[in-house]
This record gives sequence, C-alpha cells and structure tokens, in this order.
Amino acid sequence: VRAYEAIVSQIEEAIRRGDLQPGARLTSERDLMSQFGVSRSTVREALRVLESNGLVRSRPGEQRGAEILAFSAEPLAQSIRSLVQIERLTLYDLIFFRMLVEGTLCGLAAAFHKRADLQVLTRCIERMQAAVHEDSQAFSLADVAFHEAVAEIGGNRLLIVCNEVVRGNVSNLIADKIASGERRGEKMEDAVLRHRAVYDAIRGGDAQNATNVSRASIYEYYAAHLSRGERDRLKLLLT
Amino acid sequence: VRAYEAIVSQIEEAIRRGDLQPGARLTSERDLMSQFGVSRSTVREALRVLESNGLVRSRPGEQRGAEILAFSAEPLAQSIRSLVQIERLTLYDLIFFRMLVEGTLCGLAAAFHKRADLQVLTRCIERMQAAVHEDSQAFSLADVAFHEAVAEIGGNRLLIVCNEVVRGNVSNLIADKIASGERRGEKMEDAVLRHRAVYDAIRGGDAQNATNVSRASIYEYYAAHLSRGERDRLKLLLT
DNA sequence: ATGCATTTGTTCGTATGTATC
DNA sequence: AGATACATACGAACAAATGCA
Repeated sequence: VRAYEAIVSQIEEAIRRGDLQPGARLTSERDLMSQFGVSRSTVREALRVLESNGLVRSRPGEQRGAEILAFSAEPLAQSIRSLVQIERLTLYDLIFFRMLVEGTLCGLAAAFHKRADLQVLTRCIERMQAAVHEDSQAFSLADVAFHEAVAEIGGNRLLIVCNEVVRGNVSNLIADKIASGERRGEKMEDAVLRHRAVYDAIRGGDAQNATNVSRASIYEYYAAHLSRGERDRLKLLLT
Repeated sequence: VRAYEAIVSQIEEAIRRGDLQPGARLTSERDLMSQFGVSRSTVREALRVLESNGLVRSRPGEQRGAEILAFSAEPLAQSIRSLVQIERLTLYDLIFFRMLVEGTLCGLAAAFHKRADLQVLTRCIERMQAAVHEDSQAFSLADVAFHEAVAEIGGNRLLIVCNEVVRGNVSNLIADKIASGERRGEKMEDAVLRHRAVYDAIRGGDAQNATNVSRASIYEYYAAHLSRGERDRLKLLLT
C-alpha cells in the first residue's frame, strides 16, 4: 500500500467519523509531514487527492493548513458529467431520469407537504412571473429554487442530490438551444404556467396525480428536442 | 491556475475526446515532465488526481507509463458511498431509490424485451435455483446477474449505473443482517420465487404491471428492516 | 501602508524498490 | 543473474501568496 494512500484514508476516515468537522483546518504540510513520518511530496500527493474529491481545500499563504469542506455534490456531478461524455449519454437518458425522479419528488411533496411549504413554492412562482420578459437570470434562479423546494418537501436526500446533478447536466447539454432562442418571452410565460400546474397538483394532495403532472410538464418542455422513438419511451412514464 | 491542474485537465480532455483510448499508455513520468515543462512532483500530483478519479493507473516497474483505464462506475459509487455516510442516508433512502429505479427498469424491460432477453433471464433464475441451500456466493452472483440483465434490456445507461451503485450500497449497509442470518435457505427459496414473479411480469409485456411487481418484490424483501412510517412512504410507489 | 514570518506551489537532485528483458 | 527502465519516496531549496504586527 502506497504511503500517500494511507494518509488519504486516515484523513477521510476522520472526516467521516465527524472527527474533523467542516471549517476545521488540517495542520500545515510540514506538520503533517512529521506527524505521518513521510516527506512533503507524499503529504502533498495525499492533499491533492483529497482536494480533487472535494473534501479539503488548500491555498498558498494561508496560516493554518487546508480547510475541511462541507459535503458538496460536486464530485458526484463530475462523475455524472464524465458518464455523460464518455458513455455518450443523450438528452433522452437525462430527461428520462429527470421525469422519473422529479415526478416522484412531486408525488412525495403532494402527500407530505405542510402549509409553510406551499408558501415557499408560491413565492418562487411569483419571482418567476416577475422576471418574465425581464431578467432571464433571475428567472432561472427562481426556477431552480422552485424545484429544490419541491424536492426538499419529499425529504429523500439521495433523490434530491441526484436530481440536482442531472438537472445541471441537462442545462449543460442544451443551454444554447433554449435560453437564448427566439420567442424567449413566450417560453418563459409557458414555463410559469407549467409550474403553476405542478403547484396546484401538489396542493391537491394526490400523489399519483402530482407525479403525472410533473412528468408531463418536463416531457412537454423537452419533447421538441427528442426523436419519435425516444418520445414513445418517455410516454411509458406517464399513466 | 495551478500547474498540476493544467496537466490534469489536458489529459482528461484527451481521454474524453477519445484521443487516448483505454489500454493506451501515457509516456513515463520523466517524459511528461519535459513534455509539460514541469517538475517530477508536479507530474506526480497530476497522476495521483487522475488515478483517484479512476482514469489511469500507474504501477512501479512497468515499462511504459500509466495505463488509461476503461470507464468505471467506481468514482460514482464512491461519491454515493460518501453521500450515504456523511449525509447519514438510511436504508430507507436507498430502498426508495431502488424501488423507484429498478421498478422502472423492469417496466422498460416488459415493454421492449426480445426473445433472447427472456432466455438470459431464465438462465439466471435457474442458476439461482441450483445454488439454493448450496453455494450462497454463486447464488448472489446469479442474483446480481439477473438484475443487470433486466437493466440492460431497458437500455438507459444512466439508470443502470445508478441502480448498480445503489444496490452495492444497500448490500454494504445490511450485509450482516441477511446473508448470514438464520433460515438462510428459506430466504433463498423466497428470493427465487420473487424473481420468477418479476420474470413472469416482464414476459407479460405490461410495463405498469412489471414495474409494480418489481417494486413490491423489493419492498417485501426489506420491509422487516424498516419502520412503520418508512414503509408507508414506500407504499406510495406501489399502485 | 510596510515588512516579516508562515505556508503553499514548484523545482531539483538523489536514493530505493520493482518489474521486464 | 544482471542490466535497464520505471515508479516510489525523500529532503533541500526558491518563489509567490497570505496574514499579522
């Protein structure tokens, strides 16, 4: 077993145990070096690996050592990104995933939401409405906030994270096609309507129905970018 | 931008473009060093990062440099593992995900399978049956093979990979509770019956029904390990 | 605002262990 | 068995960035 790997797994272990909390700092490279009885290069290789896994961050000149970071979905997002590129995942694959997961999250939200949750969602839609024809960046921020709020209600962290990651990848894949297209205003109006429909379905409390409305909404939004056969497969998810 | 990061992204880029195919080798560290105009340590830090991301593997003594690896879901599995540990995901979260995804894969299989696919599934079940009361390792190998074969039929790479990863994490979480429990033989018999039911549903060609049978099968298998409230939430996925 | 101490980023030279020919 | 090529690992050094007095 290689020297730097031992260091990596020891520090990883400490972080997982909660022994090293986010915001805490490792000691300096020179301290770690004597602490683990290895050379500085070895310490640095270990730090580079931890850094690339999103566990720590180190910057030159900082007095205390590398900082322990809070968990971030970024490594997961990266894995999925490379999966998209290397395995040649298509828009269809991603949309399928989103319809499946986000629809389910809406179903959970319909079944388990509280009063306050509905208010949060309403505010997101209002912010979207306000930004129509105006600020397309504020619009998409409110859009993302809506989806995240829906996901939070359901409360399954795994679904939430996966869905966020895939949503990000979808945007990457077709950013140019939609955000900057012509008739941008119309499309934004359209999106507001669809979000309202999803909101109503969630408020209605019927999980099956909310799932379906959400999936149909995603389907319609992206259908134009998909082939006939792909659309047929996606329809399997609609009842 | 740091020196080693430039190297990492250049090599990553070459791999993504397919310029560096799996099985090909990088040149030796000394060559890379002069090629990129950096020192040995910097090259090594870059290699460590690439290695931890599952893109290359380097071993001492090998004549040519580091080997380019085929894509593997291992980094993704790692991200999910750390998500499970750090975010304290429970068995419920994982089972929810599996019911959702694997049920859908069964639905796809029901709708799109071919003759040959059914034969593959049959053979997996036969291998399971043969290993009952005998070889528990062969049993679980056949079990995994069945699920992978089902997933392949549906053909959505993203779902397949996510499902495999989550299945692996589930086994980690409760390996002790089931595999080594008492009445192991009975449980294996039971599993064979459930797999047959899933198989019949797939052959039947009704996607909705196959989805349901599969989800119910997973639900029943794990229900005993879950609380009342968790079970109620999972039931939302059954129609 | 300046200068000093500390720390990281990077380089270089060297020694050691290991696989292949 | 020996030679070669390679990766692993060490330690000293300098530059650049940061924080503090």
